[in-house]
Amino acid sequence: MPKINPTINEIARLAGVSKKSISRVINDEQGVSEDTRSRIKRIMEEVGYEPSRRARALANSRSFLLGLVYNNANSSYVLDLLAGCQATGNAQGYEIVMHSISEEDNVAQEIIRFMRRSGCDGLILTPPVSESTSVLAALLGHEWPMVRIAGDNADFQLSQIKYNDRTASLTLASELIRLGHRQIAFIGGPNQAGPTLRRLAGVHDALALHGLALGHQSIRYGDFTFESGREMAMELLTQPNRPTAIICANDEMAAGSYQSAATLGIAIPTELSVSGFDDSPVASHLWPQLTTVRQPVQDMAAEAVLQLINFDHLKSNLIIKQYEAEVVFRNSMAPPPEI
Amino acid sequence: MPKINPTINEIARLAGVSKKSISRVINDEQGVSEDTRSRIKRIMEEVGYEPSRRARALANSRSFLLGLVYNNANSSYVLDLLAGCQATGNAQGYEIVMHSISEEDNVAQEIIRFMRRSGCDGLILTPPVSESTSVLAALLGHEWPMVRIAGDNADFQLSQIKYNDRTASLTLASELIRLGHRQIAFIGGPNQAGPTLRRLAGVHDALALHGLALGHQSIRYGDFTFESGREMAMELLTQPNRPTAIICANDEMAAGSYQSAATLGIAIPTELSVSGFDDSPVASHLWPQLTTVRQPVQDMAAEAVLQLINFDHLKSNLIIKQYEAEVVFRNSMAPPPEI
DNA sequence: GCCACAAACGACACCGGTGTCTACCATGGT
DNA sequence: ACCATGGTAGACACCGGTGTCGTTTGTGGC
Repeated sequence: MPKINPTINEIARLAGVSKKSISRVINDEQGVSEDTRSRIKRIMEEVGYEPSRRARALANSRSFLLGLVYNNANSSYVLDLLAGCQATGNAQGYEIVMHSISEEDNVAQEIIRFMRRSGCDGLILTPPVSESTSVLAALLGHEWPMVRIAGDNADFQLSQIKYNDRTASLTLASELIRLGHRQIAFIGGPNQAGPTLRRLAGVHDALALHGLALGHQSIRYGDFTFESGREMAMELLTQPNRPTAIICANDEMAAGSYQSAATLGIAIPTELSVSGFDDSPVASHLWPQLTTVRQPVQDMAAEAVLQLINFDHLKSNLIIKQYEAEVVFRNSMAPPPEI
Repeated sequence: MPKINPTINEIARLAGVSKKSISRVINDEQGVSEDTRSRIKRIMEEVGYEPSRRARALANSRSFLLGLVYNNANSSYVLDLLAGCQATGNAQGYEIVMHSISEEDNVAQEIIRFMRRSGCDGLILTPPVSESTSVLAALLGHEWPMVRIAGDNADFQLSQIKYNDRTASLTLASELIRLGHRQIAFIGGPNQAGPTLRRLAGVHDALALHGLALGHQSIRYGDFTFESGREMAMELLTQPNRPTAIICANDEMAAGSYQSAATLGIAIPTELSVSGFDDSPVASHLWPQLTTVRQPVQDMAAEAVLQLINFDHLKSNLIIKQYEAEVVFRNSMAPPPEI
């Protein structure tokens, strides 16, 4: 029984009013008496009427669609973002259209094509695209509202929703120092990218507070993958003066470090402390469970959606909002072995 | 420079023809001479014209949106599905709207609301919703085309795109038997759910071929989470006659089993063989890397999209397509210890 | 009793495309 | 010279809502 959704005309006929009145009820506009309004509402209820999103989209010049683009390998992070967007968006009548970036180069072009084709009302950029200066530059000045999650470059007149990973990193490193570590290493992502720079800066901050420093032989750059973490940890741990602690810029690379440590027969946490970033599921699945940093992903996503929905084309909409991150202490950190 | 996209009327004016002719060019319909057609195309190119998706949606009574509903904790699986849908969908002018199911009960209601509100042209159901008889029953007979990925219930007049996990399970168990294992255990998901039944059946098949059987004390049911895998493995491994191999119905639970084994000081694979299902990232991150089953997720997603796009409301569209799964042998299986 | 005024509601055009029908023209066969 | 034919193109209604403006009705003040 292909039950067809009635149209506004049907309802108008049933209620014996003009379709404009129905429209007024749908949009909670004034200009309809309480009597008529409740009668119309009852009828809409009875026949299970839902206004056509297509027609509203055309008439309003809005699609009630929000685009979420991503090219992040951390799938749980992406889905967390989506969940946050969805919860907030749906409540306001919006749906979320996902787009994963497939092309290596021409990312901006691909995003522009996506936005034109999908007709989304707004765009949410997520890391690492949101950190890319070239992509941001190419995207700026287009017709749609845009917001970036993370993305540290203040040069752009573009809202950002970020969290304080530098401070989180500082907390992490301070704790290691407190435990007695002096040989601390760092494995970052690509060495020019924002998150890596900020998280490394946090480590530097902590060390500086104690008059310590991070030699360049203690810094390695991977690409946020498990494999790169494994490799970089292998390099660090086979050095003559091997570190007693490794701070990784994400959980995947921390997992890679675990594997290198296992290969080399180095026990965690007694012989090596490790920490990650993101609190992805893998952090709880490692053994021992990984100390990591949890960012308020869903809150940030919700904020992004609200900014887009309330975007005002006439005003400047530059809003920068920073959230605090939470360090989740688990079992991967301990005092260094006695010398 | 908020560059406004021109409308079909603009183009018609510029080309000195009626808008219907533009429409014909857009849709590659006949009825326009080659001359005019190329002239119009050139003009569209010049001004960067993109037909309004909103208007086409209204006129066609199609939104060119496809809904993908999920409530699966395996985020990489979900995003793989999305990637497959997106690649195929985009090529045909469709976009994918994701919806994660939030309510525990009333899943069907939530999906119906989502479909009505989003106005998607079709719906792709993924496991575990696609396996739920009650949800399927409530969803049947609605106005939109629908396809399920996995979902074993043949009672429904509803297309399914599945893969042969029973055979994969048989392969896995046979290999364990070949290696010499006689004490094989199985950790499934919820004990009534399709995937669990099929994968368990595959194990039974393999054992039966060798005149062996699986005692009920060797079967445990978790809920596909890491934690449940850990618990169930702990139960199995602390039995007096503990198994030398555990076949898990997904990778997460296999990871949980790894953790229990580590806790109990049982070495993998020398003292215990483990296998999983799904080939999720965690499978490669475990140490030793996990033998598991890879399903052709992207192909299945692509097939689902094609079925929806080519759906014909007049014909029966019952198509059942089964893919073969690939067993990925890694390092988590070995002969059992000498007795 | 008259006018001013606000509230309630409808008529109608419009958003930007598509489906249907008709008009026009060139061509070819007889 | 005539008509049938097919290819090209435009007019117009329509999809299902919303914006604008005009009309009707009821109310209050004087």
